Amino acid sequence: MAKIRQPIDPEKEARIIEVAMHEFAQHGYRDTKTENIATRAAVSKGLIFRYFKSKANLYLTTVRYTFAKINQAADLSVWQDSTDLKMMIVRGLRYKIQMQLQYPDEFALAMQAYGDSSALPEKLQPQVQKIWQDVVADSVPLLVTPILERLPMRPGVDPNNVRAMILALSSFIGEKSKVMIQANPHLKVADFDGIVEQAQALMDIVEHGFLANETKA
Amino acid sequence: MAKIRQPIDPEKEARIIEVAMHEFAQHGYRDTKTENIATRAAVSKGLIFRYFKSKANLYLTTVRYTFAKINQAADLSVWQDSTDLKMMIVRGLRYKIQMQLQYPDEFALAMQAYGDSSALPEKLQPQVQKIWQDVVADSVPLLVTPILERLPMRPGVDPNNVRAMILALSSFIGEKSKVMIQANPHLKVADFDGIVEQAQALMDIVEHGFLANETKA
Amino acid sequence: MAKIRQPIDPEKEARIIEVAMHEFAQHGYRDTKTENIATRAAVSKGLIFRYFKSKANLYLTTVRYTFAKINQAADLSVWQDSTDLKMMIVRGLRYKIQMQLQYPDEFALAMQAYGDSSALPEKLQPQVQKIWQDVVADSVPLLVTPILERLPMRPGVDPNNVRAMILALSSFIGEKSKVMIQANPHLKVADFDGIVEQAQALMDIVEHGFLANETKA
Amino acid sequence: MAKIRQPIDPEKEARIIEVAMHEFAQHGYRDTKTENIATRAAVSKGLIFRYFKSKANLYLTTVRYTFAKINQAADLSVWQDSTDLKMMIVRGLRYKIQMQLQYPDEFALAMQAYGDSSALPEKLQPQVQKIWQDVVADSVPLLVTPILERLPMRPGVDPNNVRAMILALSSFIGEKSKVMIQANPHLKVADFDGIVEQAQALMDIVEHGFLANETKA
DNA sequence: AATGAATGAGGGTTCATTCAT
DNA sequence: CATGAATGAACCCTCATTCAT
Repeated sequence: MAKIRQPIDPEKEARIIEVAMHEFAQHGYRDTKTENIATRAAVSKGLIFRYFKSKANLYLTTVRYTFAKINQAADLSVWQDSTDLKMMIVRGLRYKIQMQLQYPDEFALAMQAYGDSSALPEKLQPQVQKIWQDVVADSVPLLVTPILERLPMRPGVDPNNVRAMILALSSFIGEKSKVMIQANPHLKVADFDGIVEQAQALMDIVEHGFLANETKA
Repeated sequence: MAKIRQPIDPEKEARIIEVAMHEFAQHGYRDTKTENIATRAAVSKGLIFRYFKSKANLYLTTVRYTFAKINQAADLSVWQDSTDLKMMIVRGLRYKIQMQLQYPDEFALAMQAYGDSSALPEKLQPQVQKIWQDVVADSVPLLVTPILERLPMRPGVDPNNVRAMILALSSFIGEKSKVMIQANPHLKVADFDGIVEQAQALMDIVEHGFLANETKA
Repeated sequence: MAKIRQPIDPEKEARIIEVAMHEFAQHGYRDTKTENIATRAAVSKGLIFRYFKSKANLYLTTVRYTFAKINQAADLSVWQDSTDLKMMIVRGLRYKIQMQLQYPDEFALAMQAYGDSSALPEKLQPQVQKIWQDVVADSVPLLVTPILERLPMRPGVDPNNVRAMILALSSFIGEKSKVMIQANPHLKVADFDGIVEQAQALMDIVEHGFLANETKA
Repeated sequence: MAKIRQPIDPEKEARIIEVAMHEFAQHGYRDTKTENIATRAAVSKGLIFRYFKSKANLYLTTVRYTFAKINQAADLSVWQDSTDLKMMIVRGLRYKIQMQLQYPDEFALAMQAYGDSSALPEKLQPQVQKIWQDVVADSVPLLVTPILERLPMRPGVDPNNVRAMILALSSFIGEKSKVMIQANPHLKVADFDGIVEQAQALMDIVEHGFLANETKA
């Protein structure tokens, strides 16, 4: 009847990570104090170090958790079955914005970890980079490719470049909405309609170009 | 011809700022120690405070200086007189990459100050934002517009969206090269030829679209 | 019988305050180093700031504590039940001297806080003043009045002035003994007999005047 | 035709001391910055150290100078020729108050140097004490004695104690007026009439006692 | 296992004093 | 001789980490 070893209370661990995510996202690594995390997670400071060994390691764990959470929460089917690119972009964008609104801290932390983040102590940077590479990889291409394959491609156009173009456009729009959310966290999805429309217009350009008088061979 | 009173030694001031730029760019605000700056600038710690009043203020000054330096070093004529967009993009990009290689710290600090910078103490953030707004403004649009006006625009295309497209593409490429430089600071401009070519291909898409079978007009 | 939560260890707190009192009394505010207090109180520097937030606040707390300690230690009954003024003065004085010998640091700090104390940083002065007003108030008058009321007063003499006279005399003697104690901290009460006698003689003058040939109406 | 060595410019020296007196009086030793003294004395910081060797020494010199200035300014004849004690006290007090108003900094510094002055760095204290002893000595007794000798003394009264009594009274009143001046530096001599009157009443008590029913033999 | 009081290295800042010009 | 820029020791305070209970 040996008592099962339970070195870690999963609920407390979860609380700590959730709080850490929030704190790191709001204040950055250096200005987040373990004391605060402990208090808000209703846990002792000592426990954080027992569970996570160090602040740096807590950060790493939190970032990993955050990426996982975003990935898991993302319901790719929402836009995966779009019939054309514009529809997909619109759906995907709207969905992403919705998620940014729903998980502002998660997104903020993810972006912070991605950004060159001289915000982080020297030692953490390479490790954070690694997480990115492992997790983010190439999710966008995977989603876009099936649709792209159904579309007739103008001769001489490399599909990879189309994907790159869409990626560029996507992060451009993402940046725009992030700024809006930072300025006013209480916006609704509808408030981003203008941005979505712009994205649509940009996609139109990507599809048909902006030049007139084209004589396509 | 009385000697002008210099409340501070310009050479030392310059040295401090240069070193500060490097340190801030490499380690971020919090992990940069005034002591280090002083040592590397061959100056006493006290002098930094005499000149700049506080670390925060040194940072602000350094960021301002960095923006000014970049702006001043930038020779816009290099690409301003391009006859078509693709040429302009290629020239502009190549030039930008060249500058990133030549001024890696300057660019790194500029990006850091621009990025959401939870790296910075709460209080500094709004001030840094202000510098951005004052300085960066809208340099790209200004350069692109004259060329765009010479090009025939497909009906229904908003020129603003074309500019946005170019901007998105530009920052996408910029990000890519930044990552390369961080990975290996000793690259030459030629090493980025692949990137430039890609940019060219992307511009081609923006100009003519990627879809085949277009029946324009 | 749950153990009461002590946010701080009372023993350490007491040790810190005791040491602080000594150090502040000996060296003044500015020349007292938190490091020293910590060492002598067998406590870490950090703990002082955890308990008292800042050096200034430690000073304020220490001064308050010191006043409280003196007040509490003072056994007013010793002289309160004197039958005549001279006896009261003698007893009171002797008692005060005894206390000065017993609590030299306490008295030194109290006087220092009372004195114009340009010794203190600008900001502390009003706060220290406030402590004085709250605590010291008018203890002497309260004690003297009952006795004075039992004594026949020469016509034309304002009892307030008699009290003032006694106060003046009292601080005069107090000053004298303070100087003696500073010069030699190891004196005994008996060593102050001369002073007490003088006080008695002075009181005699206050009672009967020093002029001869009086023709009192 | 050797040029006379003039190691010290007396005007600058005087300016420094005057300013130092003001600054030390206002802010105390530790909170007075040599930089400020230099600026206000329109002199370079280096000069202060050339002339006075160190801040501590400047303080000492300033205190000495201040005592000398007060002594010199004091016109003792004003009250020396009084015919009775009360008149002398009134005149002397009024004169002292007048001087306090005229030389507030001088008096403030003198009191500060006299007060226990844990305000001063360890090393300075004995030296300041010495200055006091040398200078202040026993000015009051010297002035009072001639008058006292003309007055009939009640048998059993020690003239020294009368002098002590007057001294006590004098410093009591002095303290009172110092507080008033600190509270409002712009008072006129007339504003102290109440105090002077009280002093007179107190002297009356010292002369005739406050007890009624005296049967002086 | 959990707590949170205690630690102390480390960093920003001040300011008396020095010294090259 | 005079200047004031430069120095750097010293000090207050923070906070990640440890450890006795």
